[in-house]
Amino acid sequence: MTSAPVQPGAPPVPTRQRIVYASAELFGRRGYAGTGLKQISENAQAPFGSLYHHFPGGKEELGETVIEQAGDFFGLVVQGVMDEAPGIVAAVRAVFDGAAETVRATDYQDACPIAAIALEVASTNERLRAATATVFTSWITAATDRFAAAGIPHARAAELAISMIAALEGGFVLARATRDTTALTVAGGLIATAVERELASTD
Amino acid sequence: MTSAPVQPGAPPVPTRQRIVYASAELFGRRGYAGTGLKQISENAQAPFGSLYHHFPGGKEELGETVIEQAGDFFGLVVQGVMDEAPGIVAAVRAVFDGAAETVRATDYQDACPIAAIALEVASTNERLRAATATVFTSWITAATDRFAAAGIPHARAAELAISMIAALEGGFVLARATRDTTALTVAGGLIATAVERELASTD
DNA sequence: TCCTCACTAGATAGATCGTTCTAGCGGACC
DNA sequence: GGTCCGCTAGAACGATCTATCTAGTGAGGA
Repeated sequence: MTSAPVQPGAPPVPTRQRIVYASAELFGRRGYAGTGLKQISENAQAPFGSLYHHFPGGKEELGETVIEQAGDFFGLVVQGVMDEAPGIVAAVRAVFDGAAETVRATDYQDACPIAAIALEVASTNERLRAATATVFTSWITAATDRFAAAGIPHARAAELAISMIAALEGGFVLARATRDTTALTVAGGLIATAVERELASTD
Repeated sequence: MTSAPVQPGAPPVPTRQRIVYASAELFGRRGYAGTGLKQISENAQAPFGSLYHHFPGGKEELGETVIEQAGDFFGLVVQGVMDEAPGIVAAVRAVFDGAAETVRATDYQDACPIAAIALEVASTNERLRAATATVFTSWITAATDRFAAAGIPHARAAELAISMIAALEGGFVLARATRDTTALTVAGGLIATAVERELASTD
């Protein structure tokens, strides 16, 4: 099955991709254990059998794929947002403000699927735990490089990058729980200020 | 059943409490949906029937109780840690260092059960979502009061408190995923520095 | 034309889920 | 001593879970 294109002339989204997209959304909203494969196949408008055709390793292989693809996707989104900002400090603010906007736009449903999976599988599934660790590490590395490129010493750049990802993920938790994006914007402001002060001190 | 006391002469832990403790631990490690009631009764060394005797509302009522009690418990633990520190800046550091120590001591299994539940139920269970929101709000209020008592203007104290809780929860996510407590100590250091600078500027 | 094979389609199995049910124990109170 | 009643104890139920299985479809190559 290759499903009708969303827009006339646009290429159809392959079944496998639809399964991954639907899984990422459901895992982020209901968690890994809280999402059934049947529900995934329904949301993806894919036959149940196709699920095990594309992912012979079952739910675990699907979960690993979701973590990897969502990790790459959100990493690129963040890079894009930062690229458009006029400077590194504004870029940090833009990431948190964009995250807040997304959370609000989806009625506090869609945040970071990686974190949702990570908390659940960290102690129960070594394969998936390692996949989430790889994603977080790659994000931190990318942010470190950006801060370093802006002139911050590498060791301090790494600390700021770690703090930024931690504040972002914690901000998602608070925002979804309280249905209020203040935590994201406030925490983002604090990280941005820290970066700003670091730049001022190394000038 | 009132089970033998852990230490001779010590009062036995009531069944209901054992159920709540076991649930908090399991929810924090495997998530809400990922934890079965049968497993809870086994870990609590309580008969299965007792579970529905003490919590007629089933898993949801149990979850709400766990959120409330764990919220109070960890709130008091943090207050105690901060009380023992020689100042507000050291207190912030002590909270993050203590969290890192706990996570490491439990082999990266026990972190914050509230966050684990919060991410899972935020979009699926309004009652439990509200319970997690109440806990986070009370933590933020308590931290705000402490910062304000140390001389920081209330509005800024609230921002620092929100950022601290966000960094703490995000630090838990990163620590458990990467099996490394660096994120907690680094993020804690950044928050402590922010508090320190705020105090210096308001002197 | 026929064969191949990637993929669709869904029934089915066995285990486990949350919940409900009845039965039994044992101390407190009349 | 007899009667409650809070609590223990676990069997049973229907639903749902992941995973496996067989059958069917349809485009592309020999």
